Amino acid sequence: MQVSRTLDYAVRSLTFMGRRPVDMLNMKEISDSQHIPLNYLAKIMRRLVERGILKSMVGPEGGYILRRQPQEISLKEVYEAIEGEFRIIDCMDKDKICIFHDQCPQLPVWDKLRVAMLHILESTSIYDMIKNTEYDMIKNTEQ
Amino acid sequence: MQVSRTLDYAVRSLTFMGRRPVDMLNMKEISDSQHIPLNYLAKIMRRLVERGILKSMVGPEGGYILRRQPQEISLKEVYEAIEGEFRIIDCMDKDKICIFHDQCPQLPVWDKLRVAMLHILESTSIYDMIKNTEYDMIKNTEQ
DNA sequence: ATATTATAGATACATATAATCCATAATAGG
DNA sequence: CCTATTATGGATTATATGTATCTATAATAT
Repeated sequence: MQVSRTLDYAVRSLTFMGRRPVDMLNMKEISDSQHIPLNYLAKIMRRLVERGILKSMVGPEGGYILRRQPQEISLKEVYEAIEGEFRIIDCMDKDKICIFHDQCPQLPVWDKLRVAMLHILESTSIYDMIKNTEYDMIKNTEQ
Repeated sequence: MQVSRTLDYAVRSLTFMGRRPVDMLNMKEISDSQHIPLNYLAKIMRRLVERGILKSMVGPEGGYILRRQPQEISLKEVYEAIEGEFRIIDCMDKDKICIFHDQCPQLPVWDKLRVAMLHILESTSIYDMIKNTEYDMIKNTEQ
């Protein structure tokens, strides 16, 4: 029931990029400023590109840029790009026939929780995360 | 962001017990009927006893019984008995000083999510899970 | 006294997550 | 056309976490 480090990396990268929405930023810049292992970031970026959240350019002067405005990128999309479909429980007996059949006492509760969470993820954008926090560019790119 | 199998086991056990709130049930019965490995269940039960959710009796005719009515046991308590304090994100740089200081763009969002989830977990009881589902005792104990 | 039950902690195993590494493809600039 | 730079793709390794098992001990009803 925890946000994975990978998702945190993805969100870090996107909020960073969302503050400079017109610049093409390369992996090294993102990796250094956001403290994300370069090679690992590479895998994360690929998924964000595949999902249409980022556009990439190969070669010198290449890098990544947001495909859409920060307001138009929801946290749900980012979650799904990284983790796949948003679920909070897999039926434990998925291979066999579940002992609870269609009378599982838990599922309605977990589903209610899932829907509430989904609602928040859908209604939160990258912009919502950056609008209230400043960012000292120097501090995070120097070292 | 998933419900663990261990939490599922705990909830299974408690809903099972909540349907027979006056009977002392031993681990074997719970393990068999709910399809939970016996030795693993033992560890789960201990945590529920420590947290005051269950009462235990050692010896022949011993077993476990709910300490409180199913209405009085919230899902939040069960969660915390199994997983510890309810959090959805640990600051990734917990040992070092986080690069985001007190200007983390993510935390307010994750906290909003946490609070919404907590509200549901607190307001859902074991009784809420059993009240709408029947249970065919035969089907689940014969196997 | 004995059989039955929970308790306790150690250990092992499995799976998922995170990180690394290397080879390849694309492209801007000289 | 050549070279340096950048992303892509996949394989591999490492680490952490979650799940399960095992063995010994303590309590207690009969």
